[in-house]
Amino acid sequence: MSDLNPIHKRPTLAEVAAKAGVSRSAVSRTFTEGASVSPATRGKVQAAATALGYRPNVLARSLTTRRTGMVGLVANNFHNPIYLEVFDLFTRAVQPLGLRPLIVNLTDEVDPARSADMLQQYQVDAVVVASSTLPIGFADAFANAHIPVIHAFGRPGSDDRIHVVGIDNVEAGRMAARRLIQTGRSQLGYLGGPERATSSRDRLDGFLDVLKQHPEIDYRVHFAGDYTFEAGFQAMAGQILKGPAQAYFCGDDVISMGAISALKKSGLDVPADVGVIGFNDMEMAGWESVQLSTISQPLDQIIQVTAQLLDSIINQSQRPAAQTTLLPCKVIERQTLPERC
Amino acid sequence: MSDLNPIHKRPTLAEVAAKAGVSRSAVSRTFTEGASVSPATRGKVQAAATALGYRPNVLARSLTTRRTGMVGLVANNFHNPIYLEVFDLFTRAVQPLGLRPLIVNLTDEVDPARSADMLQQYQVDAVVVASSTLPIGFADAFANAHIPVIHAFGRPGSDDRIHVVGIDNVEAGRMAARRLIQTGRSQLGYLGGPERATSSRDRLDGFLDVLKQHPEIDYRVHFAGDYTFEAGFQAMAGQILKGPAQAYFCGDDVISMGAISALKKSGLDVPADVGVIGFNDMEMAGWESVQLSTISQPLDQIIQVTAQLLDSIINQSQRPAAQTTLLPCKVIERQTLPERC
DNA sequence: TGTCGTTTTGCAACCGGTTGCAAACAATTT
DNA sequence: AAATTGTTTGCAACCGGTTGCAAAACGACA
Repeated sequence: MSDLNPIHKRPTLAEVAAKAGVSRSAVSRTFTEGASVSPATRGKVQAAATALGYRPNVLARSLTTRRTGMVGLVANNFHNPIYLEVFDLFTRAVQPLGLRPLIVNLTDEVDPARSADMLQQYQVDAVVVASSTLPIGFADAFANAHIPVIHAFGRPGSDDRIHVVGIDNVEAGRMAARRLIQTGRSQLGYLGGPERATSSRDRLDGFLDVLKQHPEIDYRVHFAGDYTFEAGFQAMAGQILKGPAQAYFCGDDVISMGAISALKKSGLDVPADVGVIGFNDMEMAGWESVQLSTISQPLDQIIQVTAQLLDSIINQSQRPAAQTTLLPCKVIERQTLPERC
Repeated sequence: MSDLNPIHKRPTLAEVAAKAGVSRSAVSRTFTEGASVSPATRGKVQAAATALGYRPNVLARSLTTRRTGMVGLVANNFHNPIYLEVFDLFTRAVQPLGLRPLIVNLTDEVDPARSADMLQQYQVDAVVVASSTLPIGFADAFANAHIPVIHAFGRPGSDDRIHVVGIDNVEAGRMAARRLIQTGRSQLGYLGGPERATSSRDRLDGFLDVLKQHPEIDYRVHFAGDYTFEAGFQAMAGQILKGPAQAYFCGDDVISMGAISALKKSGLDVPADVGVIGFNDMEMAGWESVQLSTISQPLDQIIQVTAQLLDSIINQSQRPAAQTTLLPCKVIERQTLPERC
């Protein structure tokens, strides 16, 4: 049983055919949905196949069908717990469709061409870019390589070859601003993620959009360098030093956690002294000891739409035109913001 | 540019050969490490290849080389942030080796045969089971399908076909017990993960091993149903109701967080009233507002060893005999345990 | 029983590569 | 210049499947 043989050889279609006493085509056909095989031969083939423990080689098949069933899942932020939820939802959404996610970590990668190369070599049927911080050059490179691209959590309209499914970050920024104004406080702050992230900038646009209509309210803007606890902590520490605003919209829950930590550390109460609203509604935000008020993205819907889109891209011979789906966010009230008044 | 053509056809080796005016073998050889090609033809081929934008089709190649370069990464716990670190480290460790992780989410899967099937169809060169809660039946099924298996975070010795790389959970349990005893407290508690997880049971064994030598110390044992915050919270709530012990070893950092949250909620101070030591040293444990004392697994080493093992499994024609590597843990002192005394 | 329309079947070519082998070529040696 | 050795090259078969096409088998009907 525990043979250390070089490499184990699986039974092939030809062997099954021989055993069943039929042609190779017959075997192929019994394993292809909707092909023409009589019940009799199908029976013989199936018997032989199970006897031999035969499984069709999907990769060999892909050679002629030109479809591998593999999709690239590219990401570059592995420090934000939200991505674990994304991975979970995504894998569970695509597995039933017969698709296999090939995961690509672009954390250290700077050359779009190289990653496009890799995906190309593996003949992925499509690629999902799950990131709002990856330079658009990457998605472009994939599109140039004629790989269908879905940019999840992306910004719409950048390229008509790239499908986008995500949220309206500008509207989310407005939403946050409105909620902050409802606290009745007069000094607000925006503490964004990295400045290069389109999500950060778009949310700021929405935020400012609303604040421009409220000249009585003072505000300030600052970008944390990164979507991390540490960056949030540092950024808020800086704010505290120059006298903090009375309520902040943070670009991300993890940043919020860092910010709150800094506030508490310097003896300020949340939300009595400073209110905080985060973004993402990651699992931890709901923990008893955290209770972070935040704005939730409809993660599962985003993934559902992405999966459906993948399905139609892969199963239509004609590729659908690039489409954009933006889903609505909502405010989740917990304990880090004062009541509405 | 933005053509919606059915499916884009990439240039093939034959076309490159035609353009370069050489045989198909010549082209194949220029793209195979260490094959015999003269500098002259190599030059011609490379010119033609770049002119056409040719990339070899790795999957077609795998047909003859019997090596796909794909490895299955199977996991079933997507609620524990530690796995995000695992994914990050793993993908970054194997990418430079030319390996591609195919991620398999077994959260809802109960049938080992079905997942083995899937991996088999995709001809993965090996599979890494990254979980201590996945029933051993799965790893067995993979081994039965003649796929080399590395069980990361697994328990040694269960099967001589399965490589194991992880930690000595029994020793970790001893380590925790010793540290808890050093607090000088006389009522200790073990708050494990799910009872079915081998890691939980092994740590308990070590824990009891030490406590048996200290009859003066009282202890209790309880299993949280899951490696989640909620489970930790509930479990500790139960403890509080019947009067909690003075210091706990929790099976996981997330459980610890839940437990601490429950303690604080009911007005108990950590560590003054109840001390807590966790397990894993996940990123969050070091956050300013958390400062969880815990036991760290050498995650990066585990992944490094796994990657090396993969490399040797895949690149030797003779498969190495199953080997077990157990790496040492260490106690990370922070704020949730009283000082040693 | 013969004819005709439908299914079912096998042949053979193809998908995009690799590789053993022998022929062609080049570089040395005698 | 011929013989020997080593390197490059192309042919052709193969990896494990799919599929268009024509022949074979089947069933219904006259």
